[in-house]
Amino acid sequence: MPGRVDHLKSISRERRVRLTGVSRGATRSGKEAGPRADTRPGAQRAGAAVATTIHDVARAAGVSPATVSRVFNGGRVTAERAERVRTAATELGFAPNRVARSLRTQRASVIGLLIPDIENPFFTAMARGVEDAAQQTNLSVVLCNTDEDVAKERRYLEIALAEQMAGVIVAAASRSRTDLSALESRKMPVVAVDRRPRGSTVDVVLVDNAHGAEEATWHLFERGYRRLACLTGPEGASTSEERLAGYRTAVRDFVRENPTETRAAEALREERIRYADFRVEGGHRAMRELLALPEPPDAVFAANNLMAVGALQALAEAGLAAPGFGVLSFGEIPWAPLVRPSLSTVRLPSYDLGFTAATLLQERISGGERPLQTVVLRTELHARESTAGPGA
Amino acid sequence: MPGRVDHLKSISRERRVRLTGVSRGATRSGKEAGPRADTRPGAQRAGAAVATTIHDVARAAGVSPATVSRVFNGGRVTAERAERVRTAATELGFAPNRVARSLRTQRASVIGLLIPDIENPFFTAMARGVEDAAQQTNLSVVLCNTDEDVAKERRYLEIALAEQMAGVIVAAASRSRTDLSALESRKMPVVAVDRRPRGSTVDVVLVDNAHGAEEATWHLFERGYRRLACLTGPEGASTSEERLAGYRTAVRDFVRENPTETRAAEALREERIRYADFRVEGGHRAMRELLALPEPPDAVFAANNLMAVGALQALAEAGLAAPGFGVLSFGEIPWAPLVRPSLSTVRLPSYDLGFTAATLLQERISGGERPLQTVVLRTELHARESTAGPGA
DNA sequence: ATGAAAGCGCTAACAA
DNA sequence: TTGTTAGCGCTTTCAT
Repeated sequence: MPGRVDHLKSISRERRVRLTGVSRGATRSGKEAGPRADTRPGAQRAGAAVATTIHDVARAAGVSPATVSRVFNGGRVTAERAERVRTAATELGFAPNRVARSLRTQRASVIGLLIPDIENPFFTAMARGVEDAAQQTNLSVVLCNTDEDVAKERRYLEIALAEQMAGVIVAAASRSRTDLSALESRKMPVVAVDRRPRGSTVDVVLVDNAHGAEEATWHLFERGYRRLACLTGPEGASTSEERLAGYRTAVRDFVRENPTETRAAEALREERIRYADFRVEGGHRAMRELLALPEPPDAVFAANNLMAVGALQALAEAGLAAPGFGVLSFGEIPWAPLVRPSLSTVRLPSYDLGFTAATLLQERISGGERPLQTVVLRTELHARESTAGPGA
Repeated sequence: MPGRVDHLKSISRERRVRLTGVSRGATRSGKEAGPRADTRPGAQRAGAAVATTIHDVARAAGVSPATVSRVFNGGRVTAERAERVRTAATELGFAPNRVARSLRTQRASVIGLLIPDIENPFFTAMARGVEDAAQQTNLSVVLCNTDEDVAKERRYLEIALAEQMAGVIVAAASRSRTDLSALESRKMPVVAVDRRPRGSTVDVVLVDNAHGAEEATWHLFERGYRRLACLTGPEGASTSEERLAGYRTAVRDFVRENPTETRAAEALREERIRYADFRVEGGHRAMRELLALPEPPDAVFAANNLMAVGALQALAEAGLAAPGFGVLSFGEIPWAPLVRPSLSTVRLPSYDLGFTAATLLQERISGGERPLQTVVLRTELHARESTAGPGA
């Protein structure tokens, strides 16, 4: 039976495919009659991967496919056979096909992480947190960059669903237009992070933006600045609004507690509050507008790191510099200590945001039926030179 | 037959599963005898996704599953039926199960991108390039952060293989220890980027490190610095070695062309060349050592951006500043213009690296049988204030 | 143009 | 403990 011997040794798909009709027919009892139609997938495409299957290993080790499966999944197999299977597997370079496994078990060991801007250090730090947490349960993380684009985000959400991922962590591209309903109706575990998508019932992990902004603004007053301005993000973005709210709260509190500081309240005026786009260029433009006011401010609270960078540029161009002009950034910048003068910042718990989100997600994946949760993490004020005070 | 009517309307897996034995038995001819063993996957796990299948849609639209498949894959179907299928699909919220499709067709529409450090702007820019190129062929990109860790990298490579991804782009965690042979033997399309893994036969896209470093070093001489030092990466890393080689070439050339500059050759001395780890902290330490030399240098060529940042810190601590002390960074820093004095850099073609790699990969995936290719992309010198010259 | 049926590689229920 | 078998959801051939 030379054909059969040849087949026993075959590893590559090319050869197996040609022989399948024979081998399967010979192996499976009760199906001697050839198949009515040949429905095998087409011939091996160029550039496609070729894999050894559980059947190849079984044959090589002289056991059944089920036994091979058990060896790889912690089933009960005698040591001797298990060993034989493992050797055969190594020899043939076998790795279980996760696609088949997922299809069969209806679950995957991959979670998706959707972030709006892969070049923003805030999100990359978050990604590390997610990864570290996921590692503990042997889940792998795949990162998808949605680029603040709701359409791109939708595509990735569809992929997550279609790929049957174990769950998804999403930093929404838009609070109102990000739509998680498809995932929810399919009962895919989801955790929203940094931004709470409107109208969705998922666990959420947030930054305490309002409190952080309040603390930051208060710090500017304490250091002696009196004519504050605020550079916030796009109107409608929750982070923008919350940070602005914190700014306002601090101003109001300061005015109430210091009735003699009559001009402090001007920080609430419309012209002192600029909505920009969370990007360097936007911060730059908005800062220029602030400086062009008849009564320009003496300090600025920038609601994110990139806009703070833009603001610094505008200041430098205008011949102004911190700390004479106070600058405080909401969100760390990696080389903050290098910028001269060094930049005071509100440090966001980006890593912990990711870590917490992944932990929640894993609870959901493993079937925790607890009620929906919202976790809010605190920020940390790092006062550096740029807010040393107008006289410093 | 009320049970059957009920079943026709059923959408959710929970209900279908319970009825499967009946429905399948009734639907499939010649299998009236009940199955010998019930081997259906276990009941719906908590926290797992629930999906509508092609069968649900088929039933709802009154067609066969094959027709539904054809509607979603551009097969020939009459307009009227196609329309019916599409409505039913939308109504049921159907999305094709990619896992099943992959299993059947033996190919996926996802490519993996493995990068060693997601927090390094160089790699994130590269990722964008990959994404933009992939978009053109409707491939999705999933990012895996290997964290410069060969073990982690191996895990992700196994996943790529096991998940039957269409291909992989890998910026190797180690030149010598990264092992692509498993992918190669399975004929999975692979493109290496930024670093050429030893002993693997794959397409490679590289930066012209030697040339860029040579140009940068030459620039330092031209600006009047004479006592150069080099801060390079880990020994054995190809990028480190190539950049160092470029540095050496430039020094030798300069010495040859300027025989009177007797001290320039000292730039080749062992104590002027420091191997660090491509990280901020390593650059910082190495720079301190350089400054502690009996005859310290007057300019430094840092072989990557993070080490340049560390070097700047060390300089500041020592009361030194550019351009009196020349600093040139191989690799852009996002806020380079903000750092005072602004930092001269060699801009790496990171985006194009990714774009090119993805383009090559797609050719391989679609079956291009062309010979192996190595593409080398050029750098660009951006002279700014930090290399204005020792007297500037 | 349409449907029936087989099978991608795996896991799990059951029988032995 | 081991093997047999069905089937996860899809695509694709063949027959109609």
